[in-house]
Amino acid sequence: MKNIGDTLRALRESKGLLLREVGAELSLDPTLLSKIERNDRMPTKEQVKALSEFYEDKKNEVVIAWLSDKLVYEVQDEDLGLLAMKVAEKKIEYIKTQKS
Amino acid sequence: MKNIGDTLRALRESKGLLLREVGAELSLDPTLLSKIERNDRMPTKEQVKALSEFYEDKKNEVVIAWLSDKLVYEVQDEDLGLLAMKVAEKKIEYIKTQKS
DNA sequence: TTATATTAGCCAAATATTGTCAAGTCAAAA
DNA sequence: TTTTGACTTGACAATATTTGGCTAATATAA
Repeated sequence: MKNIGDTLRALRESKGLLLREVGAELSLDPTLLSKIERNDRMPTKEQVKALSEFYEDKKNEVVIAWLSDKLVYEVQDEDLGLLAMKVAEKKIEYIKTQKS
Repeated sequence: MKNIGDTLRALRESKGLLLREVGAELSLDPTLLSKIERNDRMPTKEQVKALSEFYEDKKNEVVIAWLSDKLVYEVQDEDLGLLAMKVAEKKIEYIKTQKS
């Protein structure tokens, strides 16, 4: 249940790779990747896609860390945040039944 | 469990008010309010604040409809959306324990 | 010191979101 | 059928937010 930055940093370090190495692989400026790993910048959807594929064995972990971070960010410092999130879950579940 | 637009429209109509009347009260362009009530535009935080106070007896309902809509929007068309939302909930709960 | 890795600050560029206006639809009243 | 009033729509201008990447700063080790 880590945030996206810590998740990415742990993955990179577990492979003993440098920012510039991963950056070169994904055509991502190393200083930008640094910011992402320190939760200073939220990666774009495309960047998450590239990163999750790069760390393929942890694909879902990366995506979920990113999505959940964005959700938390959305309701941070809102008193009703948690309640709204439970409502949002129901809405999504409802939408899913509609689709099938 | 309605979306923000339907919620606002139902509230306005229950009071028999016109778009321009509510608009004038909140210094909100009626055509913009129209878009908001049809879920064509997401209201800003400030607009939600004003609207929720205007419909004071349903304050929380308005805020929750808005927040949950934003959350749903954030993960719509993401396979892992629902899962990520459950993770986000845990993160928020965790953050709350930190604060107290 | 020198070299390498990472972080920080800055700001222009790119994107996304909002606000407004003029024109349009529609239904009911005149 | 013309007019009126409420609302909607589309286009575009105005704003706001986010992003990318450069340069400089910092840190750490050889």
